[in-house]
Amino acid sequence: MWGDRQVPAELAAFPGYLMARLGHDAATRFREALEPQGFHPRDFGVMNIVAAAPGITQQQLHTRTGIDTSSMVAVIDKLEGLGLAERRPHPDDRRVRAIHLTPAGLEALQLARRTARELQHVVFAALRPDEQETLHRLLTKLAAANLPSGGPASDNPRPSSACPDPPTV
Amino acid sequence: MWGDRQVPAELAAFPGYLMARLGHDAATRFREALEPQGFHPRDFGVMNIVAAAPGITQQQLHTRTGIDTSSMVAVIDKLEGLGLAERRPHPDDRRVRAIHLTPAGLEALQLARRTARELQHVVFAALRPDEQETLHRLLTKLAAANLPSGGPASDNPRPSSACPDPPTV
DNA sequence: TATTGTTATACTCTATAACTATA
DNA sequence: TATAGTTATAGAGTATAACAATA
Repeated sequence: MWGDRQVPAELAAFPGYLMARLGHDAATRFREALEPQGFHPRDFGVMNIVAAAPGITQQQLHTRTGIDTSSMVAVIDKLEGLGLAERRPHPDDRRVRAIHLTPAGLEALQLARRTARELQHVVFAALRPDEQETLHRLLTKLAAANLPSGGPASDNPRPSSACPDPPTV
Repeated sequence: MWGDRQVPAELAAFPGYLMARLGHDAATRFREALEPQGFHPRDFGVMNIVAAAPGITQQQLHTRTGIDTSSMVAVIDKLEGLGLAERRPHPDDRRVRAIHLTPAGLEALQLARRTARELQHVVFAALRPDEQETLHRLLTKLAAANLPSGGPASDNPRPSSACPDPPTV
């Protein structure tokens, strides 16, 4: 929406505008940083969730991510085509595919997470460490109040712990 | 991109993700708040800039906003159709149209600004006043470092001051 | 020959609807 | 009859390319 255009001084006075601009900028840079690895941010989000809940179904992924079921097909197709994820038959319901990450998928996920951490290091470099902490705290507070914050388990297939590399930054 | 879905706990640890989500949320709510007045956020941005620089050309608006010239035609068409803006012949170059807000346009802009201020009151309500101030300061600092911050006059046709209602929040 | 504004077209992204196979 | 996954189609939004008038 905004290209890499100037911030009109008339609008910079609106913190909501600044947040939208900065958020869009962060998302764009993340998308570009992930591109060499062949990933879309959407793939990254899905892989994170699958890693935390192996065997999750596409329907549940749809619920968790908001990605349309028809689009989810394409995401899983892509990951499966790259050998990073696989559809396994569901033991109880032959309509359902249980999604799992392959070892290669976990490895790719860890690499992508490192990319994400490194990018954030750059994006927030202008702030001192204590300022970064403050910002994160305020954003978390805002998210808790404004966004439907779901823990990782609202309709979790199993309370797994197969996430070997929790994002720490 | 994100609908009004839950924030996956695995991603909430990334401040960049939080910022993108919150920014998108703020932009969506602003778009919805502006809808009853018949405006798109794009219209709001253009009107703000025109108010600050009456007589600006569509090319310059394109440079300032990043909105494609072909899309800009539609924006000005719409504002002109609503009687909020007008294309005036440029004194020096007959190819150029000088864009101005009509009195009705200024009035509509002030109403939209009030809507923006009221929305921000809601969006940031979870933060104490001092926290809001801190957040704005940090966002401003980030914007200065990460975004090509342009004052209102980079290729300004005239250093006007026809902005009767500077956004103070 | 280059530029402003305009129009028409193409492209990208996503949602909608329809289909199958199961339940 | 309802649901999981898939496929095909349509829609919104935006950029691209061609055009006319003017410089």
